Amino acid sequence: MVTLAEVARHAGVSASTVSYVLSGKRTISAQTRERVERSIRELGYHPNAGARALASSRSNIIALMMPLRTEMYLPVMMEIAIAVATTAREHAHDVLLLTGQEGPEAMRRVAGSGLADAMILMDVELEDERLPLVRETRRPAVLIGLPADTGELTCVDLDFAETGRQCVTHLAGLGHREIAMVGEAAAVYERRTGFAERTILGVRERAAELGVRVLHRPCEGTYESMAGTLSRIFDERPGTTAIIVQNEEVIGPMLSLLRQQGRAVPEDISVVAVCPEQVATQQAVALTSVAIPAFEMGRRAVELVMARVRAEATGAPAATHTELLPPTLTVRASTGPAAGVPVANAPSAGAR
Amino acid sequence: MVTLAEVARHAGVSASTVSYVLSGKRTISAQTRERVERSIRELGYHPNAGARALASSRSNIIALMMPLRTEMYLPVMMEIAIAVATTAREHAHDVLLLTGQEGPEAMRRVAGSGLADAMILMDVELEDERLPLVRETRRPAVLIGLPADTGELTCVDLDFAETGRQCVTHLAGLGHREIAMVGEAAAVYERRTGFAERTILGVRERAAELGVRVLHRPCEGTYESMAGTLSRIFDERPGTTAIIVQNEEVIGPMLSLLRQQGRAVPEDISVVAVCPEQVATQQAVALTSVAIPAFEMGRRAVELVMARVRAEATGAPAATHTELLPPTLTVRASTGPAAGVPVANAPSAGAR
DNA sequence: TAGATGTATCGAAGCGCTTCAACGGCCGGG
DNA sequence: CCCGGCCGTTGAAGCGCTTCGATACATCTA
Repeated sequence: MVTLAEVARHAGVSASTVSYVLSGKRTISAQTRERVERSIRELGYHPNAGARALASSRSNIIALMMPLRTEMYLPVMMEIAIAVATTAREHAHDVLLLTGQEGPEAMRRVAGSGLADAMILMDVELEDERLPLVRETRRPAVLIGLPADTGELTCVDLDFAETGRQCVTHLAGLGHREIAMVGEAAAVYERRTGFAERTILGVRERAAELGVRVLHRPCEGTYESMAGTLSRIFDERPGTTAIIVQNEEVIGPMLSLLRQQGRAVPEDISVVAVCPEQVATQQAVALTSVAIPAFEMGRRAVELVMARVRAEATGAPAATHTELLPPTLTVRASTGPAAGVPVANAPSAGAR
Repeated sequence: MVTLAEVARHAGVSASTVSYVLSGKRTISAQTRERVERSIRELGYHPNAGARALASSRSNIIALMMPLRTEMYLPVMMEIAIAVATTAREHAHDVLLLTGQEGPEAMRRVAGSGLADAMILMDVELEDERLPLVRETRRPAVLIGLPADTGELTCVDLDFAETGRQCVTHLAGLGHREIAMVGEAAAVYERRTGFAERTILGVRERAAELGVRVLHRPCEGTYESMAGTLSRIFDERPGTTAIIVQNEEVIGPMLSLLRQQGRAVPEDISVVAVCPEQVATQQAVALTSVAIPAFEMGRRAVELVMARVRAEATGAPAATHTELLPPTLTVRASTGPAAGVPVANAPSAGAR
């Protein structure tokens, strides 16, 4: 393995000069720089990560802590992970993948050993057991998801409350007065994962403002569960004319069931989904939806955490804050005027 | 940050003794060991990763290189990644997440810098551009997927050829003589990803042996594509009585479409899927399927790569080899006797 | 022209750990 | 009773890099 010393010898300069060429922390004459860079290329030199970490006490690694829950929708997690890894590389950092398996103890280990300079936590619950550790280890950290108390923390998430509001606004604008919401699995609510709660909160809030009735039902990720949920909804509220879904896994089954029951979308039932763009567009009926900007969330998390790492290095007072990405509702083919509403409320028009 | 030296002072021993307690590479009296361990606990000591890597030239990190292709089925990738991370921890290693973004150059960087001790490559193509680098950097590496030439390489994968054979055997046993295979997106075949090719090879081979006709059609991941594929299949081969699907994304749409067309599963059409267990069981009709053992693949990859790391440390001659996991076909509700075949071939019986 | 300033480079001191050679004490065998 | 061997422990030498003065020289100012 080529070392910095060998590069220095080859270029006829001292080791420190090579180091400064690499880091750019001191001015180096163009001539010397070029000579060193050529030597680096010719010898195929790669700085040793361990030595660098030891000397600089910076590992250039960001830890990404994933949940291990099976109820979470894996594609979104995956997309966030890919976004994190990709964006991290743009900041000359690598990503260490931590699973929930090891428990919160993993955070102590990684922070304590200096393995990672910073952490990004996914799937944060309202009362997350990792929060005390985040506050305790004074390393830069960013949460993807919103805990109950965001004091001293930096968080990124989609604005799910606003997402819920927009869904209701859109449907109410089309004349719907009885809306059902098919939510995540019951376990998600029990665990008090913020996003699910915030969505239904937003839905209820706007529904109250606009005089719309809402029925909320959680739903597991199976076909049977969806079938049961659907029949219960129409049993309890036969007048339901629109459904908001926030459970990617059962969107397909739901559309399939509605068709079987002879309920046309959007003529008899309007459907708004909260799901990744890809899921919305790949259904039999293109769904009006609010996209989950997974990539953007991962990217922003890295940018925020890198800002904090930089701030820490310069001793600046890293401001903590919460960043809620604004949701965007895209109208597609699955929503239309409520059955029995005068045609004046044209489907193409926006909110009333 | 607590250092080893501080632990040594606190325990009243030398630094090397603490190190040996940690590594177990020399005999330490029970008494001393306990004293040291208590100090470690009391001080909350975590060995510094960089220093350790520098001194031992082992980082205890495995790099996991993911593809960046959107056509790949993300949940499977994700499950493999989780399996890798989990298993790696059991071997006291961490996982570095590399995306295809950076290109094969990432391998050189990671190997050259000593950031990772070993690599696991996912989504390997038949003629993968990363293969030369794997052979060149003499670091332990394991591929998930099978390239055309496995010389000098260690690979893990499901035995897709056998998977294809088993699907045909099962269907032929039920009396089916005209089978259609709905495959992955055309791009997957163009890229020459091994698993898709090997499956259809296995299908064709067994079909030829058993005198079954096979029609193979790739299919994109959308509802429309599935609709088109299905109608083309029944146009060209109206006598088709069974379908093998190897494209997780469109399984839902396919079942939905079949129902719409009035084709009952399994009475009119039998369906065998090659997909994760979860996908097979969550459909409206539980699918007879060959599971994709994603977790097992990730786990085996780590075990093989760790064996090679250990072998390298002891100077043993690490044998390279290919490990094909045996597929298992699970009969569920989606396959039955071919229409028009005497009842003697009961659906519950295995292959004839 | 002496002194002040600035620029480009170098030398050396670590960073925290692993590991090797060496050492002292204890044992049993001759 | 002495010696060889073993066990448990230690000191010291790095691992390859960063970074802090210090140095040497060129440039500017009064």
